[in-house]
This record gives sequence, C-alpha cells and structure tokens, in this order.
Amino acid sequence: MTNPFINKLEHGAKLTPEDRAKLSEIVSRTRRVEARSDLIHEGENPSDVRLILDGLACRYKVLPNGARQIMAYLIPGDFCDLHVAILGEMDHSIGAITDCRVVEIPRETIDELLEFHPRVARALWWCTLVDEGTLREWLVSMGRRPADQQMAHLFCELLVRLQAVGQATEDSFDLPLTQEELGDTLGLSAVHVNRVLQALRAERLVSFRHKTLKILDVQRLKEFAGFNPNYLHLGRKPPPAIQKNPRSVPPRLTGSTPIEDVAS
Amino acid sequence: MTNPFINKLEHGAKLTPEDRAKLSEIVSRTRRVEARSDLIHEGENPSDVRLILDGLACRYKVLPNGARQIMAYLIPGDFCDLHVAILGEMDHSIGAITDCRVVEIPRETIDELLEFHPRVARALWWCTLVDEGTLREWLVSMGRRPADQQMAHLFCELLVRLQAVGQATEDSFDLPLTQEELGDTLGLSAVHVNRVLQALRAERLVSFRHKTLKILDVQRLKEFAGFNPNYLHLGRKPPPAIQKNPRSVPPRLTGSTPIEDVAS
DNA sequence: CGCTGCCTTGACACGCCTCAACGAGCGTGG
DNA sequence: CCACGCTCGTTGAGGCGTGTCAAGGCAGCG
Repeated sequence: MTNPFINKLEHGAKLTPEDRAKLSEIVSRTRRVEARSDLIHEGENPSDVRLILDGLACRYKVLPNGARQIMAYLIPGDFCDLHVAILGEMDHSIGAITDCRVVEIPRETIDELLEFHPRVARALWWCTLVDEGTLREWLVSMGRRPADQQMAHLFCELLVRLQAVGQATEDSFDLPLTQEELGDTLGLSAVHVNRVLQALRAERLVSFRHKTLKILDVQRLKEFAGFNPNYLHLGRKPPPAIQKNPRSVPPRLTGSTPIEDVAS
Repeated sequence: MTNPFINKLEHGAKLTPEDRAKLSEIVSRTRRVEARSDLIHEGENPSDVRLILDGLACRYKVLPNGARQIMAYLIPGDFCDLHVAILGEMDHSIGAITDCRVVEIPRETIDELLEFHPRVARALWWCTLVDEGTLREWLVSMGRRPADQQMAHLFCELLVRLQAVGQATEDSFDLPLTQEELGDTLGLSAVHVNRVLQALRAERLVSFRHKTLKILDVQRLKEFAGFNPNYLHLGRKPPPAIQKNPRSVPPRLTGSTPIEDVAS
C-alpha cells in the first residue's frame, strides 16, 4: 500500500528504491493527535519534525488583540514543521482541526537525509516550495480578490489538493471547518462568511452542509474564482488554457434570492 | 570584500572554505537589468537561476482584471527564482523596480550544489524557508491588520532586512516605490495609501519624501505595528520580550492634524 | 430537558474604493 | 528659455464591502 507522503515526494524528485526504503522505514512511527489541540506552538523548538498522515490541521498565528489568521491547511502527506530542522524556532503555531495521525521524524534523520540522500533532500525542498507557491496565491486572494471569489478560490484549491491524495470525489470533499475558521482563513468576519456562502449557494455554485462541501459546477466555480492550478505544481495539467481576450471581470454575486442548501 | 549573498548564506548553515570558494566562483558572472523591466515572467522556464546583487525587485502576479499584487520585495542577496531549479515553471513574475545587478547561475550548477555541497544545499533551503516565513507574515498583515498597522509593519520589516545587508541606517532607507506600488503590495488603492501615509506622518511615526523613508521613532513604530522580527530568522535577537499582559489594541490613527512632511 | 456551539438575520457604522479634479515636479522639444 | 506633457501625489464626494453588535433559531448532546 502506498503512503500519501512517499507518493507526494515522488512528485518532487526521482527517488531510487533505496530512497523509498529509507522513507518507509521513517514513516513507521506514528502518533495520534486530538482534534482542537496544538501540534506545535509558536516559539517552540521541537526535536522532531512532524508529518500529517491522516486528518486536517492548519498553520496559524494569533495577534496581540486576539485575532487569528490561518495561513495554510495541512492535509495528508504535508509536513507540519520541516522549518524547525533548518530554521530552529517555530514562527507560528499548528493546530489539529480534526483528530490526526502524524509521523514524528527526529531531526537527525532529516539531517541524514539531507547529507546522504540528495534526491530526497530535493523532494523535501520541493514540498516547501509548493507550500510557498500556495502562500503566494493566498496572498493574491486576500489582496486583490473580493470575498466571494476568494472563497471560491479556496474551495477550488482544496478540491484539487484533496483529489491529489484521494480524499475528494470529482466534485466534493469533507470540510470540517466552522464558518468562523473559514473567516480566520479568508480574513473575514464569521458573519460575512455566512453571507458570502449564501451568495455562492444562491448562484448554485456550491452547497455546504454537514461539513461536506459539494461543488455544483466545478468548471463554473473555477472560472468565477479565476483559478489556475499552476501554483500547486502537480504536473500533467491540461493545455495551458491561454485566454487571449483579456477576460472581463466576472460578475459579482448579489445575494438576491436565498436558496435552501439541499445536499443531495 | 564580502558579498551580500555569501553573507546571507552563512546565516543558514556553516559553510566550509571550499563551499565559499565554489560560491564566489559562481557569483562572478553578473548582468545588469533595467528598472521597470521584467526579470522573469510567469510561465517561463529559464535555464538560469537569478540572484540580486544590487537594486530592488519584486515578485508579483497580475489578475485577469488587471489588478496586480506584489508578493515580495527582493533585496541584495535574495534569490529571484530558485524555484525553477526544482519546480520548473515560474508561477509568478519578477520585476525590477530600480536598475539591478544580478547573477545568473545555470541550473546545472544548482544541481551540482545540491548533490555535492550539502551545506550549501541546506543554506539555499534556508533562504526559501525565510521567504516563506515572510510570506506568512504578509498574509497575517493583509488578513488581520488594519491598513495603517499593515503599512507600519512593512516599513519595520524593510528596515530590518535592509539593515542586515547594510542598506539602511539606524532609522531610514531608500524606498524607491510609488504610492501605487505600495498599494499593490498592501492590497489597497493608491488613494488610500496616500491617506494612510498622511496618518502615519501626522502621528510623527515616519516621513517619506524623495523616495527616502525615515522612521521618526523606531520603537514606537514597531509597537504600533506589532512587529516581531522572529519570522525573519536573523538570529541574535534581543530577549524574547514576552509580554504577559495581553496588550490592548493599539490606538488607531485618526488622520486629524495634517502634518507637513519635512525630511531633515 | 436545557445546555451549548454554530448558523442566521437585521441594523448600523466604518474602512476602503472609485471617480474626478487639481497641483507639483521634471524631462523634452521647439 | 519656456511651454508642454507626463507621472506622481493630493484632496473631496459619494458609494459599497465588510465589521460589529445583538438577537434568535436549530441541532447535538449530556
């Protein structure tokens, strides 16, 4: 059985059988983490690096005034804190949203990989570069996309990422977030999240009930969000879809007709 | 004479003399780039990796509707596109803001470094991790800090980063940006940037004339912005400054008394 | 059964945007 | 040398997107 982690690394570099052997040996030591607990806290300097095997977690920071900003979602195969192996101290916290199964990898193991398994080192680096690309796209979303498109963009991204690890169907996935958490992700208040969500429903773009997000028209949602998955560097993308005519601004949603959210 | 680049890498890992020799050999081939031209464009897959030796550049993306978001400023010692060595295609563009002097490093050289100079590889990785930390902090700023604090935070960050490469005095530095570019950085309109800037001036926190930013009270600006430089991972930071009492919200600026911006 | 956490709704305030006009500085060409 | 045009900064008026506060509904659960 293949492991989401090794699977993911294969994206980043060509691994040899011995690389793979080394990796599956590493992944054997797992631990459970409870929902709503912190995996790591800002300022810590843990001796192990952690990796999500199962569950959902997020990176976040809390400001002096109590405001929280979520900066990334971590899904199976994602590293929590590769940073600490290189940087030392954590500059943000990581919280488990659901119960998680994680692997703990001693720092020395990482050092060993860096020194003696250059292809694995390359793959690890690849992981952090993809994270960085995602962060850039989130920054674009926050800075220059209105709330509805920003939320749509997030949904598109999660769909693609979760599909890549077999955790989403063609058009739906579990999204165990509260509206408040969504707000802390998008830089919005929970109240406004609620209203934007209703607008997306009214447009029959998505339905979100019982922590399940169903995208009613994937193509249309992607167009609405201006979603281009290139930043996820998943490879084998469809033709670059160059659109010569500078597409006009997508119509804003107007929250006109309230729609009941019936999940089929 | 030491080079800003090698200087910076020394932060990230302990280098041997031969590492350093290899690096200074690499840095010998430089090129000039004109202000306002693109160093690299989204979608390209250049054969060289570029590194800023002198000047100011920025990462940015342009949305279909023409909006631009600047996602990072690149100062001497920063890599433009280490990405492409690992990821292949650029997922964003890089533009020169001033005239720049850059080094071009063939991809194969990077590959060679990764394979045979693990300490350098580590240092390179360190660079991208610091970039990532910066990106996270920008995301926090956009999502959860009001415009005035966000701008103050950017100024604090630039001060510290530029000081680290000897391009800033104790309290001022060149900032060759227009207000529109500042707006594209902060996710604001140029008009609003103008007003926020006036508010910061009225509070006697900064002065910004002739492309020179002078911080009138560094300590107060840092407090106002809630600036904690830990995410830059520059090391040798002052005592962690743990503030036990959950500091109350800093007063918002009210743009009351207009102030003439006299740079001394 | 009554809590409690989460979603929903309305009213109102405010931050920020857009549009529009004008002014200051500066390089260029007549 | 001056007139012109350009870019950039500044200001005002009005509107929209989003936040805050507050109240109520609904479902899950002990």
